[in-house]
Amino acid sequence: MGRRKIKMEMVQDMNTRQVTFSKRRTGLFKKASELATLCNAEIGIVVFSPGGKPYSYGKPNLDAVTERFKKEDHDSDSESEEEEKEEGRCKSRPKMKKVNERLDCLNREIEAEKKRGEKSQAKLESAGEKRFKKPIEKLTIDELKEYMEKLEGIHCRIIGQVNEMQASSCLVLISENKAPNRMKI
Amino acid sequence: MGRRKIKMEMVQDMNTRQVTFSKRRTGLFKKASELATLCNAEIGIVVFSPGGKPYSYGKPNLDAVTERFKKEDHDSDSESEEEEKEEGRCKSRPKMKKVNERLDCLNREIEAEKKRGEKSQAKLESAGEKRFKKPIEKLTIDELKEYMEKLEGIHCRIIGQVNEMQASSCLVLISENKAPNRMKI
DNA sequence: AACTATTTATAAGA
DNA sequence: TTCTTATAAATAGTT
Repeated sequence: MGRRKIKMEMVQDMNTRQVTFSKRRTGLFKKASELATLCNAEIGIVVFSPGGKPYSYGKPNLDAVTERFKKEDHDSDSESEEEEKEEGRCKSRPKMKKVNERLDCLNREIEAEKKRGEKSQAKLESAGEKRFKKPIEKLTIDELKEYMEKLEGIHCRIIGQVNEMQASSCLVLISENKAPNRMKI
Repeated sequence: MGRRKIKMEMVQDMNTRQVTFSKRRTGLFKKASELATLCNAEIGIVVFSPGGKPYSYGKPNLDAVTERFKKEDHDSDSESEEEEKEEGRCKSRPKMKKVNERLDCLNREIEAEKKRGEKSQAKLESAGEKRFKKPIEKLTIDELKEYMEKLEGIHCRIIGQVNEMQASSCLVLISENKAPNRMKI
């Protein structure tokens, strides 16, 4: 998958191994994310780097998935067993601890922001559509006004968003140097 | 990665969704296997199909990985005085392990938002430049000023929005001893 | 299940 | 570490 094909064995050079781990862990988590999104599936991953550092990915969150797995999997290796050529046997019964509420809160918040951001982007593109189809000098005053109205709408909505975030999130308070109202065009 | 690019949203057709799940789960587990082999890493995955069936992968096995993860995570909620020695990772503080758990998931969301935000910014800046370089005969000075103000306003708000979102993730980023990357204005 | 046209991931290199 | 880029690998739509 790169400049050359590599042998499927432990990378010898420590540095290269670390780089490979980093890149591939990112790729793996992305794949997991896509699987979860495309198929509306729940998924949890735990992985230890060669240096022993723990990383994890979970959707909707690690605890929810592992708890569900623990509950449903009253033993048996139904078909949760994926035979791997080189390693990995799959037993079950992961027992994870309770949910960290603060982080779940953060997670929900990010999710919400993501959705709002998508909306915002869609609206922006919609508003800009007409604007960018014509050279600026060809825009009539009416068209310009219409465009401005759209901008205004987004403008208000964004202000509402910011206020909402400031009011709702204790996390925002933690970050002291927040977005100043700088502007530049 | 196929004949066509697909939108990253839940596949609507149930049949197709199941097929996609099957193909991608296989791919995911293969990636996990390669990561484990190449980097001598331990890894565990649990996933539920859209139909609710559990699948798992683990190296050396799920229990070993989850137990290790659980163990290292054991004192995250207590007031243990043990200091973490992991370099480059967060120091011992209550719930920090949990913070680490969500790092990658959250960072992915933030990164996505950041990119969207940059796109918006680029568009707006582009609009602003064009606006300045080309005369608009049909507009009065007052209308021009108003237009500019709207443009500047939304530009500023959007940048602010992105920074707010990043601010929300500040706690998480800090836990990794990283400074949050704020959008350049 | 297989088959490919394409899209993605990523090994090296910068 | 972050970004390119040439190439290997995964996979969406088909058969």
